[in-house]
Amino acid sequence: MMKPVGEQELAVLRYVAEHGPATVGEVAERFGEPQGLARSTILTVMERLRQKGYLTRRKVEGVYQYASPVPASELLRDVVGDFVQRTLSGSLSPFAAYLSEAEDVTDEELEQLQDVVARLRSKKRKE
Amino acid sequence: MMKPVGEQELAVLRYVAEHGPATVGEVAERFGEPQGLARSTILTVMERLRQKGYLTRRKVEGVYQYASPVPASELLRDVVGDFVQRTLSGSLSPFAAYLSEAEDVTDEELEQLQDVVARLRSKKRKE
DNA sequence: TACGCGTGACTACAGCCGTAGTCAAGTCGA
DNA sequence: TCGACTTGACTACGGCTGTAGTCACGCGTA
Repeated sequence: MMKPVGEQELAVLRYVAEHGPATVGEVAERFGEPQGLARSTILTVMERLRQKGYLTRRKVEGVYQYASPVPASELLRDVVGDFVQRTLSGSLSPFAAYLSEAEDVTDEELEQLQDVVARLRSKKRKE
Repeated sequence: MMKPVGEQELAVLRYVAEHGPATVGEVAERFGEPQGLARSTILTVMERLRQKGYLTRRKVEGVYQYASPVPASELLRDVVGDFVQRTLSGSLSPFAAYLSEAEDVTDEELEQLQDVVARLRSKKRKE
């Protein structure tokens, strides 16, 4: 199980995970400011993420560089897993229901899904 | 966009959506008690859900019957949609990544997914 | 050297959510 | 009729999250 992460927290975490190690100043400027968030807000959020173990930091030439120990893709995968478990109680049907109504599935996503399903099927057959 | 619903709240909402109209007493007894939740807790949660518009109630022979205006399947579909939008910013890739690692996909779910993907594909081709 | 600026630690506060106690009113049976 | 039980409204409180102000410190430059 993951320690729960708020929505905003996740947004920040994603930003850091995707945009390499970064200082609070950088995140505040590039991610926070465009959304009208104060620097101290970003700092608070990043520190909370660090408390929860989602970010590490290392002092480099006087200032802290924050980084995510896991790559963004893995992070999001885990977030999805967590959602499926705790919110959907492990059931994938609601997701299928959602998909069948989804409007904006890109070609690429569709292909990914198709691949995954195909792979799951072949794995299944082997069992 | 959906008004946000907490985890416990959703669990209760699901219960009501799945087990027809029910009174607070019934939900407390059949859903709350097994989990050690006090009746007043269930009441509070159900009333909050009502404030948010996720439950309706109607007085029947002295007591209120609560019901979900939308069926459970639809509800969960919306929950997924909301999650995909706000948490994944609309991207389905993390879901695909999760799926490809998922351990416990049942045959039925797999089939649902396959159907959906197939349907999306044929729809796509037509466009 | 004194001031401005970036940085980090701390404090704060409101809203939402999980959880529950309590109280008043109604109901039903002894 | 009186007490037991059910029901519903209200109140409460702690934790988490979103958001931010403030303060002290160090560094570089005028």
